[in-house]
Amino acid sequence: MTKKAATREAILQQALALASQVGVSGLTIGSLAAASGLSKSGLFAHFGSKEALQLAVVLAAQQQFVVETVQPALALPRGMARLTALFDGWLARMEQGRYPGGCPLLAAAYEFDDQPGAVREALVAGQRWQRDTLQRLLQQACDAGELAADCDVALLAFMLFGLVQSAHHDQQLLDSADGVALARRGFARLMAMHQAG
Amino acid sequence: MTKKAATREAILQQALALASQVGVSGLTIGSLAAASGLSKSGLFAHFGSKEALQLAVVLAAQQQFVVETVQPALALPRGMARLTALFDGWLARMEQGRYPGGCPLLAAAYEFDDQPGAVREALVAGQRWQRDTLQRLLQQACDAGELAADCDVALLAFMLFGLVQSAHHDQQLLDSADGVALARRGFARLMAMHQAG
DNA sequence: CCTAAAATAGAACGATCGTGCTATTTTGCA
DNA sequence: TGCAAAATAGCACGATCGTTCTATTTTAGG
Repeated sequence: MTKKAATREAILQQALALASQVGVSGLTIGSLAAASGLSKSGLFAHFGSKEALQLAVVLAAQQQFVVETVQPALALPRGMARLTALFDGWLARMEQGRYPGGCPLLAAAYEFDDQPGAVREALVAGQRWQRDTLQRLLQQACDAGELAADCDVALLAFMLFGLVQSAHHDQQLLDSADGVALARRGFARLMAMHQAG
Repeated sequence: MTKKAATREAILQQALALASQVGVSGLTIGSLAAASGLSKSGLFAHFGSKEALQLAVVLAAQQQFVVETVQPALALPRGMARLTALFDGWLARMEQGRYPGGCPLLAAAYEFDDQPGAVREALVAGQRWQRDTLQRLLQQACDAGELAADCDVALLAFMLFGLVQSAHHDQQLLDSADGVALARRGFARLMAMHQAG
């Protein structure tokens, strides 16, 4: 009973590494089986269909992001401390190459934006939650008096997400480590621009 | 002699529409042949290999972007007029759904960032050129006295590209037309923030 | 330790992939 | 208008895709 869950977990870790390089839709039962040391059918039995595997991979990536980046930030007090921790953690995760081929979720957003189904729905739900979280943390910083009370938290969340995407793009495609540094400067500038008082 | 070029062009148009939905690496000789009304081998003969086809698709997308968006902006005088035209045209192109499934080049950047080869190199070159162009237009606005002389044009170009990516993400994955509007507000705010004087 | 059940392997399926090869059609020029 | 040349179709190939089936191994509980 516990064996199945352990194997499944090991498969998903391999799948995340693989998907970060070839994409979630580029995942193949055969290649994933080889990477996991299982037979095709042995691996397949764990998921039942390719779509179920893709969904499991997406959910695993989302959970990892929440556990490794969001939850540590939530441990800090509300306001700029928490917001900064989330944004810095996000960039740090990218900077240290958490996945060999870039964020599987950002890539999957491009792969599945035109493919209706459970995978797309999971990505949409995850993105909405992520954006809402970002916006909520910004609002808390406003409420704490650390950001201007009238600042546009929806726009700021939108722009911060843009900084992350731009950093990811620079790092993965242009092989430029400057992307993360630019994102940090952008964050600092946006925050300074909306400082309270 | 002219037939070959015409057919090739028609194929590439079909390929761009298809690639915007399934990605450049999701393109298939068979499906593209069916969409173009050609046989597999008939289509194949135009390119010689799948990689050559992918490369041709990327180059065609880049050329379209330059012709349809960059060149019209370059027709305007240097400074904010030209910069605004470029950014607005970029967003307008996205808003009106220039490609049915989103920008093939943004998607391709995620697909090929870990796949060495000619396609990736073309994408890198195109992105560098695009970023340099954006930065040059920003610098011209500074030189014209319309933006602060000391403003960080590299950071601004980085952030503007982030706005575009965020808008694309919101529109394609979240089906939210607000993304483009947010990007416009972000642009206005960034420009106001760096106004000269 | 033995055994029922769970987990995995092996083989095979139809389909589709990219890519050659050879025919057949279509084109543009004498 | 006829003919070489160009463009396209048809077919076949090995490989790999997702998936199903049955056999074999491994596990956990009595």
